[in-house]
Amino acid sequence: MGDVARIAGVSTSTVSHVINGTRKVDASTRSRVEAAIKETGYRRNVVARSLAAGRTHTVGLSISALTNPYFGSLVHAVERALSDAGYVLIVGDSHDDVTSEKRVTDSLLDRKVDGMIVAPAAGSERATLPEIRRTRTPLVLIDRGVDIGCDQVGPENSASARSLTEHLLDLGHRRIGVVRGLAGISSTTERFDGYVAALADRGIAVDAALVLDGDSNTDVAEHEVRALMSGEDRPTALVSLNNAMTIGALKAVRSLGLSIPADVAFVCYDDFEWSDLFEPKLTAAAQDVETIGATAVELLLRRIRGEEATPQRIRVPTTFHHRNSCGCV
Amino acid sequence: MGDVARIAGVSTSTVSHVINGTRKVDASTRSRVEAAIKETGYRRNVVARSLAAGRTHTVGLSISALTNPYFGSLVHAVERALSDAGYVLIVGDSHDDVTSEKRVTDSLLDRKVDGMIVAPAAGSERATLPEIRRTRTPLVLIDRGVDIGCDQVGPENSASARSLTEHLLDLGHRRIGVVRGLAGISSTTERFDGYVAALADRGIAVDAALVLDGDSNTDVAEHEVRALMSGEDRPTALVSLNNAMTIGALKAVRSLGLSIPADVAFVCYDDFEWSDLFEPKLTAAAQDVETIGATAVELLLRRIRGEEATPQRIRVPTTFHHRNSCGCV
DNA sequence: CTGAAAGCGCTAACAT
DNA sequence: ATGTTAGCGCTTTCAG
Repeated sequence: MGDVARIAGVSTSTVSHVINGTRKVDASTRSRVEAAIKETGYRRNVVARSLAAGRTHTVGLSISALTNPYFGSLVHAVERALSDAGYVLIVGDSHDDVTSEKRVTDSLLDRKVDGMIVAPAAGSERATLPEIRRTRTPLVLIDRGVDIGCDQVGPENSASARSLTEHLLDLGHRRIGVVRGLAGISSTTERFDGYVAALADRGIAVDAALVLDGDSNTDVAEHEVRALMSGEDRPTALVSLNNAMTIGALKAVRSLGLSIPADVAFVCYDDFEWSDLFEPKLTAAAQDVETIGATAVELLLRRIRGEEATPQRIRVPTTFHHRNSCGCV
Repeated sequence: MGDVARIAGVSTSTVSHVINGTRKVDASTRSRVEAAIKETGYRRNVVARSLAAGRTHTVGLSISALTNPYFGSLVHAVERALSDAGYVLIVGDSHDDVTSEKRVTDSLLDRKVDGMIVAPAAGSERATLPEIRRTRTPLVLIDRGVDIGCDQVGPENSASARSLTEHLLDLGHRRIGVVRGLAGISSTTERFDGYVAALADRGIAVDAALVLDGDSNTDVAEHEVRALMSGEDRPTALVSLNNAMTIGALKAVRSLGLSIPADVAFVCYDDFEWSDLFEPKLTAAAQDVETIGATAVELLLRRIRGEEATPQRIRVPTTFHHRNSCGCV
């Protein structure tokens, strides 16, 4: 920067101002500076800039499982929105485990990100979120909710799971199995509540034998569903509460030689990108990942700008995709 | 840091050294410093550290389409390898367009990343790569190759496409259509070369009417394939050269009421994560994305450490998944 | 084994 | 309209 200033015959201050457009500079001065920049091949140093200015124009994202295509789209949506606003994205994968999550968020904090978006792992409300709050770094939670006073955005859960279940009920099913995701996180609880509410509405008691815990792990789900579906008194329909559970359930059903929807009707929360090519085509409640990501960024930028407001929790509606695994028609 | 030093009764220099373990510190001094850190809730400032030390421990990744699940896995693999080595990942999406790519890589350069991994968009060898080289920032190209002297890693293309085609040839097919991806990038060219070589090997001339350009765009591929397959003299088999092409081709075939493999045999380059649930199950050449990502990071870290070596181009083998869309059995 | 101090490259008052 | 200069928070010789 000193070189540029010297060549252009101005001070570094002026160079800084033409680069950032932070104050009026005479057209001729500006062009001399620009010429000098071109001549020297100068590149500004954002690290130094961040240190001097106290802002990094950087946002951190802690995601629980980058492998999951669902989160892949989320990263994409977030990156896009941030980049439009002149921010860059630093990503870290927490592997859905508090220890890794702590490592990721600490690193983000050390790097003085201007804000943070986190898809909390189970238990992070004690291990990692408090420290983030302490540093007063703007924070928005995504995907799963946690009881801590900050902005959150996630998919609508209970009503969606409820309509999925009701659809089965409307078709006459009375013994409906359910495969839950990871215990202890809000999305699992809320979706299950939706299932329970739908049954309650028709005066049907929840049969514990039909409630499976898939732990958000495909293999576990497959195993559980196989056990349930190979029993004598198997349900006539199944509702799966997230995409990993769906994969497991589908594998189990297929391995038992049962057919969907003939032998068992099936509906699920979460859609698949190429579900057109699946067999059977799944009737599902699809999350609007784009909107979730964009909304999270919007809320975050608002906080970064210093806007005060009481924390809000936004639930983005899902879309019901009626296809043929439910056995209608 | 000054506070910590004061409380511990040492200099900031010593604080720095206990934090980084950069020199021997007396046990008692160290514990006093550690206590002071705990007491003040001090967090180091990596921005200042980067400025002073001249290294950011940051690596940039410019990816062409974060939405593509294939790239999602790549990001995951890269993040994992980097994080294991103590680096953080900054991602930018180039949307497969040089202008965006330039924006992304410039921003990465300004942030003084210690190294960069880029999945080049078509045309980046002129627009963006030279500038990266100029700054002498360690660089490794991923996915697609470009003729510039730097490390590169991507999937094996031609032999894989060749065996896919040969498989069809072995089954007796003689009129084999091919759907190519984006023109002008090495993967497209190489895969097509594999197709041509397989035919040439059996003395079959390439029939231009059977060569489709899908532009790496699902809709284009669908349209092209529909046109080809609704003609009188349609091919008896199809080879699709990347996953976007496959989706399009499959939709086209399905919409024409043709069945795979009865009416047309089908093989493709690129696998799908849940292909188990597809119908028909696709015979495909699967990329080893994990290895590609990990290898790229390994090469990059080597350069960052300053190891000299002539640039190498690594091609990670694909895996042939023999399923039923090819019509064997 | 520890401290002093000179930067790292830039921003933003404060001057002029 | 432009220049001067005091930091931003840390690392790292160089001394002791």
